[in-house]
Amino acid sequence: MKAGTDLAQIASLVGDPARANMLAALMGGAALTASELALEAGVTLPTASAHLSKLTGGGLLRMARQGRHRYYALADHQVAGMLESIMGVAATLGPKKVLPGPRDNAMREARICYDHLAGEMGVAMFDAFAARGLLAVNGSEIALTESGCGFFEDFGLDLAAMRGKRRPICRACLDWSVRRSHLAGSLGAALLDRFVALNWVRREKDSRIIRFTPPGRRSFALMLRD
Amino acid sequence: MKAGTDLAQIASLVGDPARANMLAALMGGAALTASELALEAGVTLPTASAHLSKLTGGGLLRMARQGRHRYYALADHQVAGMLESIMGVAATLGPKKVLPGPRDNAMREARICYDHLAGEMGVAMFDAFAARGLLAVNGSEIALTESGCGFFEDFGLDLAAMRGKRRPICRACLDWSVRRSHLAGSLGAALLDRFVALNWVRREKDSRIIRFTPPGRRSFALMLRD
DNA sequence: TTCATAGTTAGATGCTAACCGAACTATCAA
DNA sequence: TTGATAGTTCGGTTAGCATCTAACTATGAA
Repeated sequence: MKAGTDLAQIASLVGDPARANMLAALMGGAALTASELALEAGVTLPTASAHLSKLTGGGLLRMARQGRHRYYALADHQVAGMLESIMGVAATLGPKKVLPGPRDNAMREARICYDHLAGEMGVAMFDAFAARGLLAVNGSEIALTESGCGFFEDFGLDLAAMRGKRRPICRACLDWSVRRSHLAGSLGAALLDRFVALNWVRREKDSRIIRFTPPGRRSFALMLRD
Repeated sequence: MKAGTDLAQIASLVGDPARANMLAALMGGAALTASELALEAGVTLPTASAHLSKLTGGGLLRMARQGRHRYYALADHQVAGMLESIMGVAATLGPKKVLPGPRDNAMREARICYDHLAGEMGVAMFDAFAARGLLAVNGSEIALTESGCGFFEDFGLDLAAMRGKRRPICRACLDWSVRRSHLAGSLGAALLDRFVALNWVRREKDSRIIRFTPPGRRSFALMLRD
């Protein structure tokens, strides 16, 4: 009985269409202002404000003031993971897909999950790193190996900076489309940043879709191979 | 905007206290009748009936008639996993725990997750199997190794029967208390059945808690070791 | 058949919560 | 100061939904 109460409390926060739209928008990883989220949810500012205070009060969001703006973001990875898992259920259950549609396919191939790469490309990357011994995978405990350290530093990542943070460097995140793990944690986030900086990928405006540029796709494949 | 709608639809199903209690009860793995679930949720039969038709209609539950009873169960593992992940968020967010409490600790040590063993003991078992090469773990893709086949058959499991079914033999399931993977799939379910048959463990009445008998605990530790 | 139990359907009720407009506060920019 | 933008708070309205009782259907047992 107690377990059900906790469950309902969190789920009902997500269960309102306006709030769900806000959360879905925040799955893009960027922090958004109250006004932007109001727009996203299709409600007026006062309504959005009420929703946002519920979400922050419930611990799903965190807020940072900046001047006269208030930026909202998902509280942590656990919340992002929960949302992904709900979306996963929704995706398999909603058999309303007459045909998948090109946007759907793009989402399956590569998308942003909070702040790291997910979808088939994300899973492929994770598998390749594991196979090459750059990551030591044991259950869902993942660690950087020595050769992994060298590889990622060569690739231009600042591992020292990551170690300073409280956030774990490596984490596994379960993919709703592929149902396999991909790489999250600060390493996952840094890799995606780097891909963007190298112009390998481009984020589609106002969506979670990530598109590989043609040269980016080649370089990415090369990186996984050798 | 579309993603949010799907999200809200599923989450709102879980977001009602009565329904959440039913789902929590079904996390125990057993199929329950409408009356039992009504009792569990603390509502009258008609109310429960309405909830149950929503849950089945929404794809979270499946129902089987049996004489004049109707047995309800979670639709699949994905739904169970989603519920676990919501519970995980609830557990870390709800800092209302003044002190953990003995029942809480028992849940953390060993509990049933749909139909297999979860909690610290579940994670320990998974790790031990992986370390001994009985399971080949690659990301969240898990396979039985040759030595694993021998081991589990010696332990009294009927692997041939499992292969016949559509359900995957091995699957990883993320643990909300320990945040590590443990073994799900038909192998995970069969192991738990076997533990019960061997009297190593006993399910606590009306809860998800699994208690190891003293000899069971010894035998279990031995099994992990050699 | 007749009775009992399991469950659904229908109808009525009442509460909660989402929503908006209007007024208020806070920050920035002249 | 004055004006503009960002956001919150307040009050009132509305709609949806969970809930119950009562009546109905279906299955099994005597």
